[in-house]
Amino acid sequence: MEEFLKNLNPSQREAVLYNEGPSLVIAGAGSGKTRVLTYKIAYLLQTGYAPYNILALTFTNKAAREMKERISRIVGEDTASRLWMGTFHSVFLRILRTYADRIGFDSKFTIYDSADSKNLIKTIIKERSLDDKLYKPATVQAIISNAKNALITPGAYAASKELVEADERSKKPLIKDIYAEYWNRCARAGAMDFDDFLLYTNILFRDHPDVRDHYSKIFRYILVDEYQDTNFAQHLIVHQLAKDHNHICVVGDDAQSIYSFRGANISNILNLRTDYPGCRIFKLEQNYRSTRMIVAAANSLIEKNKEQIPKHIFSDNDEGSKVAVLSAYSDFEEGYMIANRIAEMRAVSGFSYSDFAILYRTNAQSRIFEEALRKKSIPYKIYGGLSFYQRKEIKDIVAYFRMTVNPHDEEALKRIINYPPRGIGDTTLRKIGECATTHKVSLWQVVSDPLTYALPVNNGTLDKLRNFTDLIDSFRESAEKKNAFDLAEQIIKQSGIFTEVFSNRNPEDLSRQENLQELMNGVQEFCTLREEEGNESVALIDFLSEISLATDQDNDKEENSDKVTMMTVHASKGLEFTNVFVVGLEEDLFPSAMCKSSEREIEEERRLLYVAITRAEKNCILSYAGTRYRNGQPTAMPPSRFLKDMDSRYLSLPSTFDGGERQERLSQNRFSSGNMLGRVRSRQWSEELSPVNSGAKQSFSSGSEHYRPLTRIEQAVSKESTGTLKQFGNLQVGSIIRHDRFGQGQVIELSGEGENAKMGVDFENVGKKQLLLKFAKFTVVE
DNA sequence: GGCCGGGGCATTTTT
DNA sequence: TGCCCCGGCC
Repeated sequence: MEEFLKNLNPSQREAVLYNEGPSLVIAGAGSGKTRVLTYKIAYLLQTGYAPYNILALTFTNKAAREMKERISRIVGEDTASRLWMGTFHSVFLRILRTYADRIGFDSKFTIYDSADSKNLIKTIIKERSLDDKLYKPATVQAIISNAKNALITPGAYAASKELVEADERSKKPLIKDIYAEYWNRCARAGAMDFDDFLLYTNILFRDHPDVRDHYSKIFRYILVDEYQDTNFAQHLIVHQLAKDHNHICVVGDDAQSIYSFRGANISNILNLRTDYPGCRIFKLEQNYRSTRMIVAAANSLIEKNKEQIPKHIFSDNDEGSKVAVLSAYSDFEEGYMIANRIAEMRAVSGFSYSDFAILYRTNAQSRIFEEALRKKSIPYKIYGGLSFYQRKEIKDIVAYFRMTVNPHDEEALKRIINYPPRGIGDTTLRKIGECATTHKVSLWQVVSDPLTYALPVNNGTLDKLRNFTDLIDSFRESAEKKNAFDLAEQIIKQSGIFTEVFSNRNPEDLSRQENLQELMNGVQEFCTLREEEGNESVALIDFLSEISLATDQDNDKEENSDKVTMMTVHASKGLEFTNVFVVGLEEDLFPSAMCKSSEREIEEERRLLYVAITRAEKNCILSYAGTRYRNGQPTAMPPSRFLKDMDSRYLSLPSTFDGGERQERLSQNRFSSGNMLGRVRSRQWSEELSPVNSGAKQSFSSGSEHYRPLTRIEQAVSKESTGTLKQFGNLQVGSIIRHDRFGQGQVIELSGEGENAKMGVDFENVGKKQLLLKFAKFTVVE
């Protein structure tokens, strides 16, 4: 252990060694936070704590897994596996299953993922014939989720004047009823959503002090990672468990709090001393990850936030180069610019593709980079998007699994009662739903006993329902005797899914077959692994629990090959890359248009950019585009205010950057057949082209974003042109033009007449393109 | 019940 | 622009 402590700097060591009372470790970006946590756990084990007396909570499976691995290396796998280490959700799911009966649930309750819960909310809204333009399922879902994270039950919600009035003001007075109905329906279905894990844990501890005492005694030392991201429900659970002994250490960085829209409350960390009097604070301020320039640039940005714990993040690494800011004319050009830059940096400096990450604010931005990288044959991987278990065919099969474990599961039943088709259509399903609501029972109760609940259907339908319930019952019987894999196999064969999926040979079915196979492999692997570990629970429910909590980030086992990483800034938290591109630094995108109403939200956006910049080890490059396709419309995008927040001493700004006037200047002297952005007078290209001011050229061709010399005119003419040198207005071969989408380029060919007049242009970043003059939106620069 | 086309709509999202 | 949802049609 002594040796390990040598690997720590003084403040890290202090934080590891202090365990007499509550402590807060403020860990700046790249300051060795995980190292402190792992060493601290190792140290606690050495000082006499048994592994099962230590609870270590993280937010992601990935973080939990990484920490477990690192601890294993110090204290051995055997000891490490006995620690209570996992995500909030996985640890408390385990506890909830154990004590489910205390809160009125069966221990085999279903887990509703967010799609399930959204569906149920949608159903409820429809059943009540409410306007789903006003009661948008996603919005209602968010409101309910926030309520749960603040520990507000439907009863408390309806009783809260504040909440009810807020809903009335937004013309949605019935939210409290939807919430109550949603709550009851989940209960009847024996289902919990993710927020329920935390809410019901709180209810369990509140109503059953013996359970709370039990765990409070088991967890003699509690560690929590990323504390700035905890919401009230999580904060309270931790406090309930820790308040008797106060052996708690929380780690976090208020500057990296970026999940407030999920209920994370930064004051949990800012006011920690209120809940834990005498709490000692340790600050880890040395950044080991990034160059000094990157740290300085990031600091100069985050300084602009008012609400934060004072700290001075510094780096002893190389100075490094300034944070480059690239200006692209359009989103399209931004893509090519960055693809070019990656190719160039790789060629010149010998980086591999995996040394690069492109971080963006919204997933929608990824498409354009995908295209650009693909055209340049640069391999990439995208994080985010649909996970394996969210695919339709997988969800269908999993729904059978869920029904087998818990037949009351409403969302699962709705999915499979007519899949594969067995003649139970929407009408019947609607009747079942109404009947269940009237009698306050689950759909399954109605389906399996239609006579008792007087379900108004004919005898044919009754037979069909009987066949369905018999099928499910047979699975449930097998569930008692079979392990997960054998059971899954039976379900797939007997449900008709196998025949359904494997009867066709078109490409779409082929991919469904592969996915089905993949799922079965997953079950198989799960069983083998568990059995090897000597774990007896290889029941289907354990597999279901595991996959409900799994996310896409977890399955990056596949090909760790050399690829550029693309993800949202949110998803990049906790990761690091040699070279980072943060793209789309424009007003209304980053900061997002939805987050501009209050200074608080702007501060969160600023923290988000801080997180993005501090992912970079060697080079950080920021970019913005002047116009961007948004909702199908080309839209003018002024550069982000955050670029001006940063100290320009640490930036290398494009010469065009002056943060405001730029847009104005560009819009002069351009020719456009369409109504671009409403700021340009519409003109036909065939109108006489007016002289172009030369000022614009200077501002475009200089600056650091210039990598590829323009093709020489002579060369272009001899190789590319058809021979006849044409001229349209002042547009001729050799002219430099600026295109709305493709950026700047040189005309290498002109052909056709009138309507069909075309030009070939070699664009700096985008390469060669043929454009119809009739449609092309461009300006002549020279 | 499945397929097509028009209209409405576009954040971030560890579990 | 592209996705999703709904209604109309076969």
